[in-house]
Amino acid sequence: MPRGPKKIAAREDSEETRHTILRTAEQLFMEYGYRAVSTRQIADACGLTQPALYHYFADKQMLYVEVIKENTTKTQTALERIVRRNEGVAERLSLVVRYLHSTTQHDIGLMLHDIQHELSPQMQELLNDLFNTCLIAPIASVFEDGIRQGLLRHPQQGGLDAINSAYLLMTMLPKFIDRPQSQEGSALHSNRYGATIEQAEMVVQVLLYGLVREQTREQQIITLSADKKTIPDRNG
Amino acid sequence: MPRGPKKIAAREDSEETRHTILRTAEQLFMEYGYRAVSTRQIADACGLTQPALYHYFADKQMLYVEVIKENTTKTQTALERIVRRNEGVAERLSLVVRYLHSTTQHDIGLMLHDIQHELSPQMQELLNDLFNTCLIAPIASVFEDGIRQGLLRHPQQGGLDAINSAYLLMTMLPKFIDRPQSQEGSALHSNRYGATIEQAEMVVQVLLYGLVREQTREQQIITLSADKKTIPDRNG
DNA sequence: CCTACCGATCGGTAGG
DNA sequence: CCTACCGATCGGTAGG
Repeated sequence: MPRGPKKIAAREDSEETRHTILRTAEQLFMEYGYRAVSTRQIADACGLTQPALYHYFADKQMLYVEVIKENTTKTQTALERIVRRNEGVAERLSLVVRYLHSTTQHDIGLMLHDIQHELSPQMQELLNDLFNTCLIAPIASVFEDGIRQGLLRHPQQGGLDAINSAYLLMTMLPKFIDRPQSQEGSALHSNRYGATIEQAEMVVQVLLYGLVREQTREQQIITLSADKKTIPDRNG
Repeated sequence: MPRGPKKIAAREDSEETRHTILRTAEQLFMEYGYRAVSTRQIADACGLTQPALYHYFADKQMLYVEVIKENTTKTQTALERIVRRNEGVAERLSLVVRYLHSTTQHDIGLMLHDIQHELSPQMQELLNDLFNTCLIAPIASVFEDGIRQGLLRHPQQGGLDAINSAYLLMTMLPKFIDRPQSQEGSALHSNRYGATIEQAEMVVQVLLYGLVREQTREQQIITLSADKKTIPDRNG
């Protein structure tokens, strides 16, 4: 019959194992996707047998849900700290992008695809709400500031609303960094760490200021407006 | 022993069936991903048994490769027609975005993920090259025009090079349209067709001009430059 | 283009 | 936390 100390030791061991499973599952799910990662892969990577996972999580889906829950909650904390800073919109967006890029938050599109296609409707709704509350809302609040300050175009004057801006930022994030490369040897992750901050900065630059040179900007807007019939009042 | 007419009829039937399989597989692969679509699903949707597929394609991977080959080649034709038009950079990019949005080219990220993670190295290289040649290159040539004309910022002066710009355009494309919605009834695909062109236009607007209001743009660039130490010479 | 069937692997359970 | 095992499904083959 196990008593006090043994019980405590077992409990500590269990929580540590649970945490190991969560971290391992996060890495695998985020890289390969829900369906492509088997419960046996996760267990092997943790040094466990596959049935052992079911002591800690009800099933594969709930393990995935817990992974996303932990991830988004942790990210929310970091984002809200950045958002509350006493700095400009551009500076805070830069910090947001750098933070998101530094985490294993790699392919947001893969995560959203899994949520929409591989989970039960109840879990879909739960994780969608979590995604919107923990990730989109904090980022959108920065864009909201920008719109309120008159820095960003107002949605009713040809601008993009804060929530769509936040989505756009997240989708722009990892993609043109992780894009396929014509293989030139075995150095797959070669220039990934040097240019990282520069590329993160570029995302914010493009999102805020676009690709157009400053001098030609006004004339371009007029040109496109003739085709589009929007943004007519620049001094309204 | 079957003779002339019968043989011809069988051949026509075969090509039609092959085409049906390709179209069906494309829809399923592009929506759910390579791994999530079984060969039996594809066969069922075509009104065939699963082993019948293997008369037309060597295996599942080759079917996927043929789907991508057909898709990218068709898209290349359309893109190159747009690119050759006698119109401005912004107008041609608008046409590109509208075309890509109109096709089932939905989740480019899913496609790239499947190519990188689910196929053999040989097929990876083949499809990566195809992707770059058929999709990225034509779009990049428009950005190249913009840079050459002095319309877009030069890569060495804080701008983004043409190829990265093309990637960025493709990643911005479908995402903030297909984003998860808080379910409000069963009308899932509700406002998708009315606002389509407007949203496509918005992608080009943001990509070229960013989110910042015109009046405040110059001062913002100066603000960020102080933090970043780039784009110092606006009249260079 | 079908029926019948294969080995491998999947998520999950029984029982200790 | 393990061994042993389950039914279901996967991609693919044999043979006609």
